[in-house]
Amino acid sequence: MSEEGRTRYAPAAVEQRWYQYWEEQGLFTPPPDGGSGAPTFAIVIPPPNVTGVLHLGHALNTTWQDILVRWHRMRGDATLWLPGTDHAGISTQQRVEAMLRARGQSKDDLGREEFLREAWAWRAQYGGIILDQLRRLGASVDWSRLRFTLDDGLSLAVRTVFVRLYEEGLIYRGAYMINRCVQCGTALSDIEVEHEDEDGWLWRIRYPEAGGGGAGLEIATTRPETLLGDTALAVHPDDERYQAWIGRRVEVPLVGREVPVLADAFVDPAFGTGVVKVTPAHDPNDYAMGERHSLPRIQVIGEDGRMTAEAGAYAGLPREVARERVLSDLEAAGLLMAKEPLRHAVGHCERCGTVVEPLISVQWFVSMGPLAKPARDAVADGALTLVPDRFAKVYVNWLDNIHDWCISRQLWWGHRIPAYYCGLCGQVTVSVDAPTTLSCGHDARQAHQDEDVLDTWFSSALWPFSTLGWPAEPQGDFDRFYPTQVLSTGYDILFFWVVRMVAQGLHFTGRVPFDTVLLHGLVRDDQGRKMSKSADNGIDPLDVVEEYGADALRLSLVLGAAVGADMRFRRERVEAARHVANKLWNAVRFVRTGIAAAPLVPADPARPADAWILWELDHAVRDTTRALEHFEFGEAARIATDFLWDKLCDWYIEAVKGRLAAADADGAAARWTLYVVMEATLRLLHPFMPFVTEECWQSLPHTGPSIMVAPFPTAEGLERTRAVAGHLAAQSLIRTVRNLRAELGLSPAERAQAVAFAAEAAVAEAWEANRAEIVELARLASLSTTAVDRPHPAIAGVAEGGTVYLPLAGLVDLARERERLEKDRAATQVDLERLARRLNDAGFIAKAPPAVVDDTRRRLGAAQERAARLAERLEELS
RNA sequence: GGGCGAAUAGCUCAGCGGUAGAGCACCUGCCUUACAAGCAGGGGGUCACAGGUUCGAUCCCUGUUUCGCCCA
Repeated sequence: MSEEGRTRYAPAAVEQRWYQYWEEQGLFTPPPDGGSGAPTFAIVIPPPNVTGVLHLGHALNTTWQDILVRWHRMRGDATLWLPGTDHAGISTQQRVEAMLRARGQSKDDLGREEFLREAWAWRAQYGGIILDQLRRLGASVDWSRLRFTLDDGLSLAVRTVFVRLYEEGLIYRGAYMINRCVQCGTALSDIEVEHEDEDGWLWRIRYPEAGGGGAGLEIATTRPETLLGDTALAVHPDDERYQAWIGRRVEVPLVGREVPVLADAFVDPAFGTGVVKVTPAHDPNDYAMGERHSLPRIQVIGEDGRMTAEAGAYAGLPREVARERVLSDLEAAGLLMAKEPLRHAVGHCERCGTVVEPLISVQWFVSMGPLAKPARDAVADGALTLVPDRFAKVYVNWLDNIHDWCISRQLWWGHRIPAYYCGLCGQVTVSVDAPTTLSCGHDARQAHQDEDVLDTWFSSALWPFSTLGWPAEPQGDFDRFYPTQVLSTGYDILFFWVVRMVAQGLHFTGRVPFDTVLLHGLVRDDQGRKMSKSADNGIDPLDVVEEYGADALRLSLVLGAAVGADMRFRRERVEAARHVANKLWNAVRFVRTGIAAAPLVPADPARPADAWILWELDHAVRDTTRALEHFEFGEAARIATDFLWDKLCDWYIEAVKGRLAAADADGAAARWTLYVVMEATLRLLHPFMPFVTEECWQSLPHTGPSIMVAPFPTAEGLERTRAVAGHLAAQSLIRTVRNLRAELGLSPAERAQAVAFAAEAAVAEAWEANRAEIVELARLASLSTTAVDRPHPAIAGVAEGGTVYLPLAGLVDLARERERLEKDRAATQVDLERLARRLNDAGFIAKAPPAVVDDTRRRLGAAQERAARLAERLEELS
């Protein structure tokens, strides 16, 4: 079968072809700034990890952005959607290390320089996979502006920001409590630690009183191995049980060190025994307590997760083994008093899942307080809008409780920290480029650069302006497109990314980097579970694209996702969305042949049906646009696709069929109206379903290179004219007849002779004006609107504005009809009573808006009219 | 412990002051030549529970229950 004649839309055959065409035509690139005054619309893509592969979350987010971008482009805005990838420090480095391991090498064998060469080679080979996947979704990003966080320009931005923050005193280096992943071998920031409730144990351990007196104190802990580093015990100052102990000293078991018993309000008297051990070097809370009481810090666990020399006999043991050893030694010493199961939160490395080790380490930090304040206020003052707005509270609350940000990572892949240490005196010099002079005055050739790199999020935070040329080229894209309009991302990286972008954007450019942040939820599997490698329930979007087409995937995601809420992915939804593409394709197929019957020339609407479909289209355009303006993508898509299916296909195409071939003015009007509406519908749907709409649009008469740059339809605010109302009345009559036909079991071939009685002249006129459509769509042999006598025997139905009779001797089942009418009457009665009750309520008349009162009156009138005619017909039947 | 969200048809979900909706599933009849990935018709819901505000509540407020998420 030829492609033209196929009844099924085959996406695979068209998608890649059109994407290539769009790209070749340069349609993704905004026109050069010719001073046209066109507003700009810019979005920077949340850069996926170079190590990443596309998942459904990306697909959803990409679809949202593409809808916005295509919509704005069609509206004539100078539209830029800037793509790129993130170097993803830890995960890329691990990928490269794994590759080396497979070759029997390690990164230390290679050395830093050689390792980085390997990493760049890896990136060149695999780092573009996810970008190609974006193409498959139809993402209309400007590939000519593709960025990577390690590009020269972006790296310059990173160094510039680092140096300036350092000079402003907002970046500092020092030894503080940080989270260390012993598996990844690097420090992590607080938010890279995921706390999960786990089943563990609470051990009770006795600390003998120093000097051998009394029984000592019993403490409760979940981490017995850290007792080797204990430098105090603590109780709540008001805890009566332990008043006598405050200020006395106890002996740390196994190590024999004497430590004080402190009073500190942080201690929860209800937890365990009410006595806690204090290990300032290995617990954030204990660290804080140590600060308050000037306790020494003894590091017993090293950066590799093994016990240090300070751990004495346990030195060198992995921390897990040390725990077991400590417990058995305590047991042997008779100091392990009890153990009870306890569910408690344990911090894990977000990247690899290993239990993180809090320890004290010399790292670089960003002092967040001064940066956080403006970012917080931007949302509080409304300069930045979060959608949905409930996230504003989460955002503000997080910034109100901000902690300093540990930004150094013990990795090689990333932006190396632009800090240089003097080989002679150790003093640090921070500099954008390798320093020629050192702050200490020693010879610059003596300097060596800090070995660490920056947290990947440090560079991501600059993304909206570093990608646009800041700081080297302030006059180009940066000047034209910054600040951007929208940022769309998942709520799961609100803190990691969005907050930091706002803070850095405000600090370095003085403006919020985007006006609106759209936050989408997680795409879960069909049972509501998170998709993950371990559960093996991940769905590859590309598999879905292959099977159903990119448009179907996009539409299903858009229809299924409310802003900020998680959604479940279900294949049936994709299938339903594919049906929409197919419906569209077939409708266009029909239009194409229909308008080919005679020359296509502009013509005014001739029949009520023409006026009606133009009116419906106008509404659909208005409502779709309004929904898009409010970022209600699902609602927008629903309105547009419902128009296509329920109005254009189910009614208008059916109504217009008989007129298309005619050579007269009516035929011309039919062809023109059908074409105009179909073509506008394609443009209306294009942001949602770019491929099928392009394929269809190109097959119809059109001007311009692509639907991508054809104007988005605009609503004209058409009036509900008499012709429109008349066609709606005709539709009601058609539905009523169809009802009767279904009840009688008439086949489409069996045409009935209908006799309709209008309640008023206007309705009869409307029916007459729509006679041809009524006869065809209700499959009648004839229609009389002027009869005086009611036919008998006949079956009757009540439509809006009148009653219709089908005189079908032999088929009429009076009992059944009576039953139906009685049911209808009962329902109408309920309606009627409710409306009457409302109108009899003085409060309603006085307080409800007049339009609502009027509408209620109108509905009551209609219900009364209907009830009267039902009664009339029931009377006839009795 | 603090905060947030969800609860609507058999299933998955929209709607969110003024006539309860969709898709899928189900029932009936149709290959009516754009589309059977379709057409026409139909059944199915005390909108979690209890109060309150309002002329009017699925929608707003309060509380309860269940489920989920974030933070500590």
